[in-house]
Amino acid sequence: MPTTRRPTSRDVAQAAGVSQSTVSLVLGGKWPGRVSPATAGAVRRAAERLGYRPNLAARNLRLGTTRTVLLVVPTLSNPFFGDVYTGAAEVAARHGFRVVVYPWPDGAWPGDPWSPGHAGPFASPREAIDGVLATALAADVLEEFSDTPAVMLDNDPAGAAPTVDFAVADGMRALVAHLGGLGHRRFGHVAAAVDQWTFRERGGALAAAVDALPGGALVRTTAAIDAGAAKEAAGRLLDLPDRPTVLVCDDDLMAAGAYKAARARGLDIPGDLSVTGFDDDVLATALEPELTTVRLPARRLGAEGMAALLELLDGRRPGPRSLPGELVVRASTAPPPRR
Amino acid sequence: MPTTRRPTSRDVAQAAGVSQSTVSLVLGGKWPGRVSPATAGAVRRAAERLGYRPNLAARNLRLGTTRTVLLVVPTLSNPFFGDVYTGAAEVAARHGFRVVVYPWPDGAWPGDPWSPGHAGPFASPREAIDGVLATALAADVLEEFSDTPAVMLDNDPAGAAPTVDFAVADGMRALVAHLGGLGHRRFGHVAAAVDQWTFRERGGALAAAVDALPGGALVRTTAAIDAGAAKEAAGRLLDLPDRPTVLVCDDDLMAAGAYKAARARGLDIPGDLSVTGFDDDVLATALEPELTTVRLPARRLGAEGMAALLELLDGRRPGPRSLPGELVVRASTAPPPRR
DNA sequence: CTGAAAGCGCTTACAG
DNA sequence: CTGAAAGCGCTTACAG
Repeated sequence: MPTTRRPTSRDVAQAAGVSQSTVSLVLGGKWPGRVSPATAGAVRRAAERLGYRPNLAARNLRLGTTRTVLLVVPTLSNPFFGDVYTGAAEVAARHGFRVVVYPWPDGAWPGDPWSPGHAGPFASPREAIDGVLATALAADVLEEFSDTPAVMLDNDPAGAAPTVDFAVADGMRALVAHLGGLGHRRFGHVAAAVDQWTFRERGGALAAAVDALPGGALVRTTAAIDAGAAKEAAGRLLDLPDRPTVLVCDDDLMAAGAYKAARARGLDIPGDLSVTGFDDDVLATALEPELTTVRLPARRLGAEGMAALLELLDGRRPGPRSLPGELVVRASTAPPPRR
Repeated sequence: MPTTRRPTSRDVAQAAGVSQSTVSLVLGGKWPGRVSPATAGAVRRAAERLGYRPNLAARNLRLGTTRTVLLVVPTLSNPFFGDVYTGAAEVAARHGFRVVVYPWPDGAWPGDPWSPGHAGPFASPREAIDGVLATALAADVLEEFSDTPAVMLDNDPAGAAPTVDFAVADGMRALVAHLGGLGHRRFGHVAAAVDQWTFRERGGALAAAVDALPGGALVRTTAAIDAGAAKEAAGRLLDLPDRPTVLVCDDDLMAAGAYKAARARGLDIPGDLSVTGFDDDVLATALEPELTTVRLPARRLGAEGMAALLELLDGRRPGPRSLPGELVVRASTAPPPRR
């Protein structure tokens, strides 16, 4: 009477008075037409009674698949990537896959696992995996996984791997249209000092859209994705002789920094200065005034990315997908001050 | 010539001109004294050349362990739990374990995977696992995993399972000492409407510490862990005839709500009202003024929790551990206004 | 409709 | 020092 051992399909078979292969057929859902309903029922009851859970290692070994996908993110300290994970893991779970997170350090994000004060780097993922889902990476990183089917998230669609992207350029254009409509002409860009497609794309779209605005002018500064660094960078723009009437920030957290720079100079938001973010994370509604931003559906990015990867693993070739970002107008934008 | 197949230890053996068991010995690090250094070197070179990665499924099947641990969290949209994961996964990786996240919905956190608008719940973790690391749970949830070794994180140390906790009561006492030293006597508690040990503990410690303060008085209100709900709840306290001079909030995000309630009433922080949080997440320094709070080392919680679970799986019985929270004094607290 | 058997890729006694 | 062999728990032809 095995009390300590985890029950196997063999135990279930014995309890149900059938063969192990019958158990496998029934629990695998392949029994109709091959096993009598009565037997199937008995098997299921026995499995339930014993609290049987299939050993995935055995299943995967037999099937020759690991059913494991690696999700490469810069950090999980940012809720954006937590949401990406959640979306990916949901879709994966429905297909019997699991998602292992590999925090790839790129130094650009707060909470980076290789940052100082950190206990030590993750071990490199030396296990065999079926595929890779990689977010927001420098291009060279992908080489590390070059022998594996991969889908890039929020990365250059011109690359070799299939991509699922946000339409960040559209989002930026919608933002400029909103701001232009309010009367803004002098734009400041508080850009993320991160060499990634998504940020290059935002910068390019912003520049083009402001250019297309009659009388539009743009000044630009860069900072790490961090409130303190963004505050300092935004301050440089605000100290300009002909300072911008709106600060467009590459990230909600950077917008929080811009708020602080404005307050330090006695500028009211949005009366004296409009500020916008990007992402729409919890921060956006935690700030005062609430932040006008572009919502990037992070969870959907993870979900669609996993769906694309599953297609790829299935031998199909997923086309590039683009997820719309939604302009969310809140209280941090208003017409520029009269002068 | 297998080009598409993943190389196995058998392929490495063939390439190195040795047997498969020798490869296993060498790559498993058990060769010294059993395999000649020259052979070991040849094996390693062959493995490297072929890009060999061990099949974990086969290894785990053979070893009779899944080397998988389930981390149960309410959400990953909160960076706190992202950090817990990171800490747990680091320690796990060093011991050849992997961590599968199971977002257990309890409805108390923003971004809850079962909240409306969500695509659907995760599949129940039906796979066999070695152990469970469970954070911030209602006690009844643990039953779901009752047949599995488990460590509770930030949960009641009086329970049956080993625990790793924050010394939240100490943290709260340090906070009250700081505030009492500034001269505060009328305290408002913006409490999380969540029935969990950690919040009961905070509430109890706050009440006791204020009680011990000569002339100390405490009013209390509850809200969901959400800026909007906290704003409303804080507002109720601020509209009291004899309103508190400080709002002690159970979470940084709730403190952001308190900021908004104060601003809506024209109250300056910290001139007219002091506000404190709990956690010290990114939000704390993104707010203006920066938030006085109690830092809870989330990553360490995950790391120590995993270490305890590993001990448990090793047959030892880990004692309860408690991680100190650190009072971080920033700009949101000051002496109460003179009246 | 049901069962006996092979085999996925490892680790580890065991034999030489 | 090295190799042949057993067996972990599954899935799936294959035979009855």
